[in-house]
Amino acid sequence: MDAENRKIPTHEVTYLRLRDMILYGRLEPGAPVTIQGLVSELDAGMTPVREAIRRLTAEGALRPQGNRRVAVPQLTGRVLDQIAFARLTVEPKLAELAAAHLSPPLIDRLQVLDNTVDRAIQAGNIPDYLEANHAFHFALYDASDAVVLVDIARSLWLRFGPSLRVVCAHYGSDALPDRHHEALAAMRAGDAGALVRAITSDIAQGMDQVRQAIATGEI
Amino acid sequence: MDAENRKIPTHEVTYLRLRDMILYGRLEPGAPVTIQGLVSELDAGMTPVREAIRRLTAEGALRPQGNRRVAVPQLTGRVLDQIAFARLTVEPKLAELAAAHLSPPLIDRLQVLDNTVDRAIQAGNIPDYLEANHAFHFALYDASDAVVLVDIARSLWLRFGPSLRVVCAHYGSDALPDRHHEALAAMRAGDAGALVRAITSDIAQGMDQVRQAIATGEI
DNA sequence: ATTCAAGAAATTTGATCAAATTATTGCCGC
DNA sequence: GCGGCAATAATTTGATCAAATTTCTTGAAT
Repeated sequence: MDAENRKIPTHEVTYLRLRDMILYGRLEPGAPVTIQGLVSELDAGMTPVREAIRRLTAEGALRPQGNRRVAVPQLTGRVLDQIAFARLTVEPKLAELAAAHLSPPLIDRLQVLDNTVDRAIQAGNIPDYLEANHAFHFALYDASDAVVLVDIARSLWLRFGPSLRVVCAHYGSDALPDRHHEALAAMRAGDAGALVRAITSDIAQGMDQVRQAIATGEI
Repeated sequence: MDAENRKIPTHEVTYLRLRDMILYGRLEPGAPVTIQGLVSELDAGMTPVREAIRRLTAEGALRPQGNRRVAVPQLTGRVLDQIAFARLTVEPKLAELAAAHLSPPLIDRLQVLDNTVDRAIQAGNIPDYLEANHAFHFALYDASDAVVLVDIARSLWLRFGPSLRVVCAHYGSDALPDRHHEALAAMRAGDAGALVRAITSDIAQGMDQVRQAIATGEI
């Protein structure tokens, strides 16, 4: 039964599952993450769960609480400013690098992903929106072939994932940032500068949304 | 015997030890890192070693090789460019943020660290240089109180640590970047702009050194 | 007879689990 | 409140299994 499962080790699968739980906000900020809890929830052994937790802690997705426990971090204004600063330098750069490698089939794939984003927004389906939005951005970034910067971007997304989910739940999915149409138009036109500007706006908008939620104490 | 050691869990100690081995170039680029090897070398159990490896892999300090093994990554020009780009945005920003929190005692401590750097350079002691240089930069960065950006900087340093060691071994310690005097003068003068420029030069110089070594095939 | 290659055995290394140990938390009686 | 006891959870070890690599063997072709 584990014919194909045997290719991917349990600790990797466990990591991916826990990572998605954080990334798509199925764990809210402040939620404690216990080893034993995950052992029974994901029914994996203790070692794979431990490794997944360590990896995500190293990526900033989880925070050690001093007393050997870890929890999903709560975003503060200070932390958000740092995330925004880093995103606004790294991700536009990734878009610029990706622009040099864009092919019609890739643009089509991005279009499909963005259609999913639109549908999720219209349906008010937040989990789907978060997943599709993430997929859109990283499909683009992966084309940059800049692994180091993509790693940094991934880590940053993990840091605001849980809070973004909360923000969406409060404000609904209407006011969500979506400069993807602009971005796609720029890609089709082969205009790297316009692509960079679209991505930059998208990020700035998203970060502002979270910033306001923090300022008004909603998170 | 482990009376005070018991406060810090083994997996944490193991992580720090392995991290320093990478950071200060005691493992050279391309070197394989085996679990069992570390179990006997660091004499820790298998689980702590596994966790240390996972954490460092997540930080980009180690690279999975497809076949369940990990190794110290070999720097390529492409990767170095990304590291340089990220360092040149993150670390000057950290210096700028730190400038607002600089106190005379901290500046004195930085001076002491830089003296150690100078002594190591004059003595041609590369391991000491690497350690003191790292300590100088991160004592400054830590003052920024910007944990997210410091995490990113740490990860970047881990990525070039092993190669920097090789470069130093080739070129000797004379041509090593050291704009620390400028930086310290700027701190004493309370000139944040000058501090940022000094740190920027220091980084640019260091990255260029490594870039040349890669270009001439020395790494 | 020598060389080379394919395949099998042995060795090394990684993955996973279960049990024993140790720390932390929270409750209960004082 | 305070101190200790029970419950919960994290840490660590060692054993066992699985995968990958290396070494050894064997047999066919030259």
